[in-house]
Amino acid sequence: MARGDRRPTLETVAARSGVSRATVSRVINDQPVAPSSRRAVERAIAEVGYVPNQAARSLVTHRTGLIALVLPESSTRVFSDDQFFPRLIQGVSQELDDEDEQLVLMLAGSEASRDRIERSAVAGRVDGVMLASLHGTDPLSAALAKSGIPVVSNERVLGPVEVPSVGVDNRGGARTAVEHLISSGRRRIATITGPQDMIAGMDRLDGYLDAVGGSQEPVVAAGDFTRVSGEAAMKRLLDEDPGIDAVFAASDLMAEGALHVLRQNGSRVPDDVALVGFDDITRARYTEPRLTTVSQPIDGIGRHLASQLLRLIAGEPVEPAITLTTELVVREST
Amino acid sequence: MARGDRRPTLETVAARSGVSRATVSRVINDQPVAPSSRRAVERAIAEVGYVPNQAARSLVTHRTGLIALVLPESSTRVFSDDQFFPRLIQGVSQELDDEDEQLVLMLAGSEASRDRIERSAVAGRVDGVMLASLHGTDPLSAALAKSGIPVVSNERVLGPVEVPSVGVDNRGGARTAVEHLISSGRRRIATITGPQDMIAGMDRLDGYLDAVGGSQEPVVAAGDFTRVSGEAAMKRLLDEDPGIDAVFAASDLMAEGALHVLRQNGSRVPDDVALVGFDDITRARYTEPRLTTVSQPIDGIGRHLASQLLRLIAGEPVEPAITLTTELVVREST
DNA sequence: CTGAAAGCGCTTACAG
DNA sequence: CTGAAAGCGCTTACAG
Repeated sequence: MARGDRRPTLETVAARSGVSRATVSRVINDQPVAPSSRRAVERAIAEVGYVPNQAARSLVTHRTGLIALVLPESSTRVFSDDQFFPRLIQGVSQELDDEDEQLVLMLAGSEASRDRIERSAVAGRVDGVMLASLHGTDPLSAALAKSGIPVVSNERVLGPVEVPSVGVDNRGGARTAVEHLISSGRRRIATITGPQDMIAGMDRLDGYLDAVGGSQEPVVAAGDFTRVSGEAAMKRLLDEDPGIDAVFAASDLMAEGALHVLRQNGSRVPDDVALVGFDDITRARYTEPRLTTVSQPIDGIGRHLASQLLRLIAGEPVEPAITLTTELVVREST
Repeated sequence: MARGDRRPTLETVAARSGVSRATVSRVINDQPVAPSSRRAVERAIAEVGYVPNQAARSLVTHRTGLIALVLPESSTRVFSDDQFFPRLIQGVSQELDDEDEQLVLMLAGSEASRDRIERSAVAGRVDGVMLASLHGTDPLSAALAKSGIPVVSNERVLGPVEVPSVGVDNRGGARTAVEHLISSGRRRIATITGPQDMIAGMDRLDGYLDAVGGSQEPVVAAGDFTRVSGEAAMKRLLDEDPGIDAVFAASDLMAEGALHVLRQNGSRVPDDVALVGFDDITRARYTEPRLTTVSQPIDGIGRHLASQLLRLIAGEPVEPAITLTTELVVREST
């Protein structure tokens, strides 16, 4: 940077290269400019180390170059060793990498931070918002949608507002998993559910119910996707119904918790009890025995979320809902 | 929002409440205003749903209310199931929660994204930057420091620039871990190292070397903190030196990988080989056997990083380096 | 292709 | 306590 305290501005560059500020601006924004002017401006920019002031730019363009991924979760789950969020972010990043948009992650655990984020978005601090892992009829989606800022969500949004969404076939995946248990001869299949205020939790339970259908009474224990909830649920199942010969857990983490309890209980997996998870986190290949699970393309969700949002920001039409497919990965636990 | 397409501005509120824009501004910024004016303004704000335009604000205040946490990592590690980053973020969030600053996470995996982030920061898009998990003499720290934007880093920064840092006593923690192995009778102790271009990797190796000292020849296998590198390193150790009776892995993930290989090899832990990790990730309590490890206060690092940066932004003096202590947690693997 | 000028929506001395 | 006015640093019609 040249001497002096102040950062150089358009004015600095214009003076130094002998053109008007408008011409400098055109060079920066890749608009038609005479080659000689362009060269002079580019040299001046390099010499003084000019970087455009983003606030000034945003003020007139109404664009910030920032896209927010908002996770309305208490830190408990975002920061559990669930791999959902990291993989989602990875997918989003891939899609954004070629764009001129910078991904910005915002955590909305507390009420205060939710307010702050809502105001941030409405204040035009970001060009658009991706919502992930909504619970129930989260007011955030409605508030943002109403404000007119582009919003997309993973999983369909409960409530009155229309927000374009990207999800996976939770119900079909769960059904396939349980059908696999049935077809391998299991007759007393329990499920450990995810939270029933989330689409993923609700749909995976529905898939289980679809599959067991008339063949047996449903055996259901509630969980919340975390490992500890899986442990607690498995203990309850063992107490209440020792005849269980298979468990479908709605997340791999819960399956891992269940596995832990089964081992302590002296039950062999899969000999005594078969076990299927959902997610296919990395660690599913490292449990003993390795976990059969329903693989979902989390990075694909991220990519689609980002591309849908970019379209929305560009004013292009988007599909109201995209559903990606899941795949049963059979390993050793069934 | 009132009818019309445009979002309301200060002007809108001023007109509606019968005061000047300056007075509205003062109300918004909690400056002295006559109670009656304040009431009128607040009512008008509520009625029209006014939210200040952040870009306009930043342009004059030179503050954005955004603080960046920059992770100069390929997604490989940030998104491994290492728990370092999530816990760091958690700590940072705690500290920032009461401030009027919004945390924004930026991933600098690719060269392109590093450039974008550097320009973002310099363009004044954020008030300050926290750097985490630097490798080698990362040019990003120098570039940011030179630009004059407030920067802090976790672990001390290699290279010519002075960046205030917050780290843990990696060396002391590693030394304690290995001394624990020695004092429990182990005589042939190997280490699986972290990357040697990172402070944490280098210092933990030094701690190991401190402890084994003259009592035995060092037995060193290189890793990079990931589980797969731990597996590979353990295989090499087993091949080259079957007499090993203990391993200090510089991360829990590598310890987990090592454990996997030891089990496949038929080695009992801790009977045949004792194993210590570093980090104390949640999962260290779920391995079979549960893992003895060096616990480090990752959320504490996050909190201190944030508070140091806030001081820097406020123009207050900060300590050049803060070092937090670690603690050996003895479980079943030793 | 280029420049002068207006304007984006705020904050902040400066007077009063 | 309050208002008129300048200014933050850009972009963008509008003329030429």
